Amino acid sequence: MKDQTPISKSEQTRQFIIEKSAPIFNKKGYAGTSLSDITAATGLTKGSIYGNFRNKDEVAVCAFEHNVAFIRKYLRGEMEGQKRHSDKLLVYPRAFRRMYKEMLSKGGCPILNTVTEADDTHPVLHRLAVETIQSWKKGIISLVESGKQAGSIKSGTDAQAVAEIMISLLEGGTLMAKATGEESYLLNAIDHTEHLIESITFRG
Amino acid sequence: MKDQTPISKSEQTRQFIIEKSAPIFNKKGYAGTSLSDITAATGLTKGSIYGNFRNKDEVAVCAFEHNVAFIRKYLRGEMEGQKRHSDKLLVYPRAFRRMYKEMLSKGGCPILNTVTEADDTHPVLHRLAVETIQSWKKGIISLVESGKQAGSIKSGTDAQAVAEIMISLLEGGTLMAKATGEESYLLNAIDHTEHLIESITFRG
DNA sequence: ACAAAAATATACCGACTGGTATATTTGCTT
DNA sequence: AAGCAAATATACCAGTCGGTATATTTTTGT
Repeated sequence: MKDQTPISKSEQTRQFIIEKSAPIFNKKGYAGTSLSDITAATGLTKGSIYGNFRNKDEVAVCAFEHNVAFIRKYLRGEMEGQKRHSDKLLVYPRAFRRMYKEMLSKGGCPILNTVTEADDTHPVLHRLAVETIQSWKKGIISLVESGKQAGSIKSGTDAQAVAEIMISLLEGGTLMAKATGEESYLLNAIDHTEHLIESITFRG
Repeated sequence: MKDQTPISKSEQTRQFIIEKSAPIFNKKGYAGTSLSDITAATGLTKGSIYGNFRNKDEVAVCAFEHNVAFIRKYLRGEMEGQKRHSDKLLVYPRAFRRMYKEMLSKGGCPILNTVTEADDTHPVLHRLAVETIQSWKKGIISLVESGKQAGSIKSGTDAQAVAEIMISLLEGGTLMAKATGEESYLLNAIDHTEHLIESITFRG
């Protein structure tokens, strides 16, 4: 009979706090988001926040994980629908093309935002964001390597270089688009990423 | 006999304050840099800072311009030494290759850092950083267009796309290298930028 | 060397920060 | 409906923030 109640009240408001504060942390950064920002967004008071979280750090970490989990889930779903390794690779730029409007309106890429701010100020968040990047990179590399084994990707391809260029390009494009307000930065970066992937695939 | 003294005392300490606080603003951001950070770095007191600057904003703006002027000067010098438009374009990635170590040790690219932080928090700095990016982009575009006129760059080239991809790639690579501590992100981005430039040039 | 002026230091202000101890309210179980 | 526990609100703390008015020191012109 354990865990019969699906969601306890506290777990519910905990999730509520995370959902409401996540976009704020993404827009204003960790240091830039104050407790009063959180209380204003949730309608709750400081006592309630600290009743559900140890401190501001914990809220920030949960908010970041919340933001990333959303993207991760989407990518995984799209990736499963593809069979060829090159098509799996193409999921990344295409995901950016589909989500960039929503992403920019929510304050931009959370990985990007977190990794830029939390350099010295917040080591825990920084490490978390870096791990997310490295996991993304490893995903691309193993995709390229598998493609080489399967013969769908050219054997001479430098997997690490491809991965790092893709990430730099997509994240750089997102950054510039958000900063300047010109979507074309990201759209051109996406197009170029797709060309890059095509240039390393064997056409059947 | 006016202006016989080359540098007034105040102008001297003004410059001193800018030089000392510029790397701090670049590392910790505008909001993250406090007056006490500035007084600690300069050895001066708050009264002295406010005797030479109206407020923290003015120090930050001067510090940013100081950081950018350094890079701009370097690029202009290198560019003058090249005659072919494609070689002028190659100055950008090569400048990154020469300066990235020093740049990363000083907290990363100031344009990048400023544009990421000062999104909502500090509109003046943000506008300044965006203008710097747009000026950079215009420089690349006019270089490509001139190259097309002169016949050294392929006529079908989309100048704006090339400019935006170059900027996204180089800035994205800088960002990722700083964030993860792996230089290869930037080095691969630089290599790829050079290949991109080569791919749009006519070989004689 | 002296006086005027410029530059720097001292001491303080109100506002806001993250955090906590305690009071109050809410919801669940019997 | 009562009582108990969980959840939320209130009121406060010390510290720091940017900024300022004033006192003191240093530089400058004669």
